[in-house]
Amino acid sequence: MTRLDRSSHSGGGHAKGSRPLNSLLAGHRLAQPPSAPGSRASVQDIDLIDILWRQDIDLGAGREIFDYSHRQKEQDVDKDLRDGAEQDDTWSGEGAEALARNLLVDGETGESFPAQFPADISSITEAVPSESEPPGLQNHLLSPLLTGTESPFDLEQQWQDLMSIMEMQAMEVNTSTSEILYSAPPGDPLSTNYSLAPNTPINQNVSLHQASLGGCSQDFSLFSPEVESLPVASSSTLLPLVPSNSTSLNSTFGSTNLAGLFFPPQLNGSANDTAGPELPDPLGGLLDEAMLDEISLMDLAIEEGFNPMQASQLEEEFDSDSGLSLDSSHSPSSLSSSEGSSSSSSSSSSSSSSSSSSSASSSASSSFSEEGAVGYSSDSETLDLEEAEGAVGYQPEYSKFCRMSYQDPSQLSCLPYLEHVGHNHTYNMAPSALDSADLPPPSALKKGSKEKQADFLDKQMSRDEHRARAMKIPFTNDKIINLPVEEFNELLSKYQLSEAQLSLIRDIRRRGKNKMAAQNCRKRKLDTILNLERDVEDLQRDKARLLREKVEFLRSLRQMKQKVQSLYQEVFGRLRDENGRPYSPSQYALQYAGDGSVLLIPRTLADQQVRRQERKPKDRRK
DNA sequence: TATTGTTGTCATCAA
DNA sequence: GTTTGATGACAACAA
Repeated sequence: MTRLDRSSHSGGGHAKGSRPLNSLLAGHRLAQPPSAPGSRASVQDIDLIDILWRQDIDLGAGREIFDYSHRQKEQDVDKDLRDGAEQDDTWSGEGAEALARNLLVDGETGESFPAQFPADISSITEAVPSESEPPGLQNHLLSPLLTGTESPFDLEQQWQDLMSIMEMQAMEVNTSTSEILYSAPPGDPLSTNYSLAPNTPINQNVSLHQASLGGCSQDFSLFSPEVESLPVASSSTLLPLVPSNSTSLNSTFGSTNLAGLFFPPQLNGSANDTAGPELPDPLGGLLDEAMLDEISLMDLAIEEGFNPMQASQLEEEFDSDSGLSLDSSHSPSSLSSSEGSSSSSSSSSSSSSSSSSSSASSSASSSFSEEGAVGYSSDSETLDLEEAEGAVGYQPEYSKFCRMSYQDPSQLSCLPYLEHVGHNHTYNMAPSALDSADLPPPSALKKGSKEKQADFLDKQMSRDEHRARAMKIPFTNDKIINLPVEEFNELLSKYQLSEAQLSLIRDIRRRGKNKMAAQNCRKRKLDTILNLERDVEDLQRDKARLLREKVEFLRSLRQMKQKVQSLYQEVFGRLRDENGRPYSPSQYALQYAGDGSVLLIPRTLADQQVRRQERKPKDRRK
């Protein structure tokens, strides 16, 4: 008995209406543009969407409707509908903006690896030409070695990046110790990738004196100014890979001059000139670790739900998924925007309502209160008309008239309390619910039975309406609830009301306001949830983008390492000892010095250094 | 019939 | 002290 009006009013109508609302919002299907009001016979999604649109749109007019001083300024329903269309445009604009933002992200990942490293390719290129060579000639070294596979720009870029990496490593070695070289945080993609350097022997204190370059290689100054300051291990047999004073890189690496580039090494080890054609690959470890990194990345991606094989498609997936995500992401924004617009628009005109309600509440709450005020329109079907008719008893015909005409602006204009009803600012009443609830079935209309209408409207009344009717409250619940305090008290003073009536009126007012507050609270909570969902989607999108960038980084690094390997083999294969014989890959290895130079050192020494470098990260890990 | 979503209501707190 | 808004909790109802 506690819920007399459940089935007729709140339970039926609202429940039907609110379900689509939540399902639409939660299901991210709010992309439907507003359309004409749907059929009242069945609850179609399109109709619900339409009404939902209108509900959000209509937030612009709300509580101020109850302000008598501002009623003349009220906009008609058509204006609201136009605003609705504008709201739709706003929504679309936001969606387009989000799309553009996503697309921009896509564009960013096209070439994302750090291409702006200092374009210093002094490591090897300085080792080959004389220091007087103009920098532009450095490219000549690359061109014969790295042709065909990629565009010159990419190759040069990768070379620059690679050399920058090496130089960074060398700088770290020079400045502190080699331990610092691997001290980068593991999370850093660059440092993670570049920390593969342990396999790259960096020999800053090993001189190269067992190999020589023809003509000019004795002079370290030709190699690099820093080389002169390098501490030279007296016992080591090192051969500086000093560039000749040739005037071009092509001549430096040319087949004719290459034999004369190096002095014959005074190798104390047993050179195995009969070594296989395959050159030692000090960079093989780099490649392997790059592969491992990529594999680990893939593992990570798989663990985290991102398929690295599809990493490049993640953004597109997100964008394509934006069909849903955009909806969802825009739902809150649209709500917010509508609220913001409504609050802003109402804040200027809603002073009527009451100083307490309009001034004390924040913009958000004011918007909600407006909506809530309208949302309470379920109780507002009985209006001043009723009071004009004597107001003691409910007049079903008038109520019916009000219900039927709530969307007719012309009729609303003469019914101040109907205006907001006509605006249909209901928070949770679906169109079909409104239609079916507020409009008697056609059959009932045809029958024209006042009893049936009375029964129908009686079912539509809320519990408090029934109570008020039973207690013969001389004014509408809508007034009781929505009048400002002063006007409310003034209204009470006009009538001789019993204590029970006054108590009921206060309860009706309290419950009505609380009902609106609850609706606003729930809507706000829903908005908050949707905003959080949008934030999560944004973060997931960023994560996918970063993952894709990481994959791109690794791919570029792998390519660069492959280039370096080929270049290494190319350079090493062209080295000749004093007798014009090639160096044995099993006995010698090229090593990048800290200053960017390249040294030819015995492989045993190189292996020792490699092992030493490998031990240090492990020790650090311990 | 159980579950889930919606709505109204109450109690409470804060401004 | 009163009014009002916000919110958690609960119950009723509908799908």
